[in-house]
This record gives sequence, C-alpha cells and structure tokens, in this order.
Amino acid sequence: MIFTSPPYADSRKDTYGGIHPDEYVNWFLPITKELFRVLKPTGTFVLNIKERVVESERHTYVIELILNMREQGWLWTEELIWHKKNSHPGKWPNRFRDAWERLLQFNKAKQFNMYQEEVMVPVGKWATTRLKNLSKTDKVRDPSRVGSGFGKNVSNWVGREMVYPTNVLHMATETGNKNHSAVFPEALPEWFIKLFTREGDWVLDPFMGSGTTNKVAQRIGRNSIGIEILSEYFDVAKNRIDKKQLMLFEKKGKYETNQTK
Amino acid sequence: MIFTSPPYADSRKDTYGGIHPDEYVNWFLPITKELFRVLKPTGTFVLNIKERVVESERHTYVIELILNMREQGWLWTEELIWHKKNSHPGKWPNRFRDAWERLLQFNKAKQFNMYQEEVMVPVGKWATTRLKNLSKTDKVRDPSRVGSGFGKNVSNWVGREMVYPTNVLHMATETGNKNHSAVFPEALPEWFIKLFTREGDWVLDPFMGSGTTNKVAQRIGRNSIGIEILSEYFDVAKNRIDKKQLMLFEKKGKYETNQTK
DNA sequence: CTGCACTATGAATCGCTAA
DNA sequence: GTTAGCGATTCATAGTGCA
Repeated sequence: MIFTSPPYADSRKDTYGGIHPDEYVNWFLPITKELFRVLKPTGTFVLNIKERVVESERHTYVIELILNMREQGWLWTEELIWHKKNSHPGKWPNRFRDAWERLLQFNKAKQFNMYQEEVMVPVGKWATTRLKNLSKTDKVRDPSRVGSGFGKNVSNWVGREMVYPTNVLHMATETGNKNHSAVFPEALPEWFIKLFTREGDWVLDPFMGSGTTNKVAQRIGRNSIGIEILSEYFDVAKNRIDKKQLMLFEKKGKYETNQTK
Repeated sequence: MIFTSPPYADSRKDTYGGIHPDEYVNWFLPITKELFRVLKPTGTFVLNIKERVVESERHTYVIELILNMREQGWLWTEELIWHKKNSHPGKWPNRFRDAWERLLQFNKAKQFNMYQEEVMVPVGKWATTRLKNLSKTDKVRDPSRVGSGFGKNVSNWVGREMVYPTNVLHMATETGNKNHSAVFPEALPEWFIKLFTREGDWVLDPFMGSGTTNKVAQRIGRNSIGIEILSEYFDVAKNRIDKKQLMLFEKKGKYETNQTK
C-alpha cells in the first residue's frame, strides 16, 4: 500500500518550497502516475489531503486532482474523513475551525486486499441494555417496514463485543514534538496499514517527512520505503527508525537530479 | 438563505423518479442557476449531498457539480461535514459504513451574513481541569512552535462557557416516523438557519420534501418558501406546518408544466 | 415524574441468479 | 453478453409504553 500526506499547497512555504495552489495538480500528477506504476494490482493508495482557503474560497485543486487521477486509471474507491478532535482553535469572520481532512482511497482494481477484522472497534454501550432481554421478534429475521429489503436478527449480536468501524475516523492530532511541521498521529497510518496490508507486506510513503508512516510500519511488522527530498527531514526520520533497517536509505552513489527549488 | 437536500442520484427511484448519476450535473445546473438569481448578495446556499457508489467507485457528480457551479458564479466558500452518528449498519467486502455527508456552502460574494454567536456550543470538559492552575506561559500570548504565526493566550479562556463550533457537525439521523424516505434531523437546517439568518429573514428549500426546513424556519421565526413537485410530500408538509402560514402554497390557478417522469 | 425495557428504522451496497 | 431483481449483511438512536 501507499500512504502519504503530501505537502499541502503553499501551506508549508518555509519548509517545503510551497507549491502554488493553481499549479498543484500539474505538480502532483506525474507523481501519482509513478505510484500507479509501482503499486500492486491488489494494493491501495491512501492520500491524506485538504484544500486550502484561497481568496475566501476552498480551492478546487483536490477535486480536480481526483478527476485527473481517474484519467490515469485510478479508481476513486472511497473518501474517508479524518475528524481532528483537537483542531486548532481560532476565529474567523466567515468560517469555523477546520476540524477534518480528506483521506482519499484509490485503487487499481475493484478487487483489492482489505482485512476489515484488523480495525474493529468496541460495540457501543447501547448493546448492554439492548441485548439484555430479547423479544420474540429479536430472535428471527425481522424485515424492514419500508420494504427496503433491510432486515435484522437481533439475536445474532448477542455476545458480540467488536463491530466494524465507519468511514469517519476520530483521532486527535499529535502535539508538541518533532521538528516537522505537518504531524499526523501514528494512529492514522496504523489504521490504514492494518486494514490494507499483512505482516511482511510493503508500505510506501513518497513524502516521508519525519518518517511517521515508516516508523509505524516497522513497529507492526511491515516492510516500508520512504522518500524524502529534504535532508533535515531525512535526518529526523533516521533517528526515529531502527538503524538496522536503513540499508536502502544509506545507499552510496551519485544520482542525476532535476533542478528543484 | 437556501438550504436543501436534493434527491440523490438514482437513490430514490421509487419516490422521485431517480436521476441517473451520469445525468445528475446537467439536471441540477439549471436549478442552481435560478437559485443564484434569487439569492440575495449577502445570502448563503447550503447544499446537503453525498455521492453514490457506482461500480465500486464513488461517483464524481458532486465534485463536477462544484466545478460547474463555480462557472455559474457561485463561490465555494466551505465544505462542512455532517457526521451521522447512527448511520446504516451493513457489511461490504470493500468498504465500511458510510457515516458522513457533505454540506457544501456556496455564496455570491466574499462578504455574507453570518451570526456565529447563534451556534456556540458548551466548552469541553477539558476547560475545568486545564484552567484550574495556569502556568506563566498560559498568561501571555504563546506563539506556535512551528512558526505558523498561530499563538494562544490560555488565560483568555478562563470563565468562558461557550465556544465556537468546528466545521464537523455530529447529529443522528431521525428514525421512526414520517412518510418521507429522506429524513434529516431538524437540528441540521436549524443550525444553518440560525447561523446565516436572523428573525424575519427568508429561507428557501427548493426540494421541500416533507417540509423539515420550513417547519424549523417557522418555529424559530423565519419566513420560508418550499417547493415540491410531488403532491404526496406536499400533503405531508402541509400537516407539519402551521396552517395559517400556507397562503402561498394554496394559490389557485393552472400552471404550465414540463412533462416529467 | 423518572427510569427502564423494548421497538422501529434509517439517502446502503455487493454478488448471485434469473431474465 | 448485459441488466434487473433479490437476498444477505449489521449499529446506534429516538420514541413509546409501562412500572
């Protein structure tokens, strides 16, 4: 799988060079093309992104990116929401605090690897009271009154302690650490790595930053690759990841590089 | 303001005729053009919508609609999230339960009416413990470590009981009632009506359905207009809205109509 | 009047089978 | 070969009724 949180348009000018929102799509598409090339057919690409406000409007580069990636062959399977429970406070005259980001799920084929049992969550408190005494209809399949075809057999739920999650993830941002300005919590890549890979599988983060994705991958027994253009971040990542795993990073040799800002 | 939840593409085949996802944008654009015409310059249009899954992919009609509406002159000011706490259960091999919908905010100008104090929420429990003992840095403006220009003065929060909300709304869908298949909770239009209008202002719902928006508008002292093509829904709405308010609905006369399914 | 027990149902999606 | 129809699956909430 590929999990990444690329530099947001213009928002990290001091650290990453800052891509202008209007140029963002054209800057990113050559990269997604390579990601499409290297991802296995059963793999998944999860892109954590959010559009900036430009001149009082949400900029359209994210939704344009989706449309263009579909032209490259990507399937836009799903969009999950990361609800940032402890988002920055603040007050603006025309909007409220931005407390969510997109987690765009792309695939190469309709059939892909997904291990839903790995991310189950505890059932809600309602279950303890609801399932204490079952009525007669609770013990058989009870079809919906509106004829939707929906039905339920409540007795199937007795003893169940874990249920499947929804496509809304509630996670707090991590605070107070790292020399890296775009910090997502470890729980975020961990959730997707567990969901879309098994032990020994490979995880790629093409915008490694301080290496959170790779650190998590290492901790839960996945192989991983990180790519990072800035040596400051690379140094941070090196200190966070087990040394014996760094062979690929440390490879010697000269490389041809394009000129970049 | 305009608040509406149009028929979702194809999803209510039995009740609304069902617009095919591929035709959805072309079907909706003439309507948004008229909405643009009638909305005041300081007004706001809030569109509650979510894309269907078509052949294992999220369909692109919503994001295409955003792009096309901007061509009409609309500003895409913000996208808020409605987190549906009690979303439909269900299990699928390739996705989880869909627990959120989009609330797209469009405006005609950068300056619009917004009454943020009307939707403040109680401060979280963190305040009672966090503010009990203030450190030295808590009492002055403490700039962000990442150089974002953000700063905070914690002592400003002492004694505050209400705070501004975020752009993520947590509300349960309404259950067990109504002869209308697409029920959003009254709290949803209520939040936006309070935020974007004052008493006596006008609220329009061009897809009235069972009249939830109009009922709420009436309860909190706003004038409202609802438009509904199906007489069954109109009858439901009539029973939910105070009779003396129905003059506009009851207007006599024959109308020219286009042929519709 | 409060609390508890119980019931109904909500913008769903996938895959198989029959037409 | 394509499409339409149907069965299977599964949480959390609000409302009602009764003690």
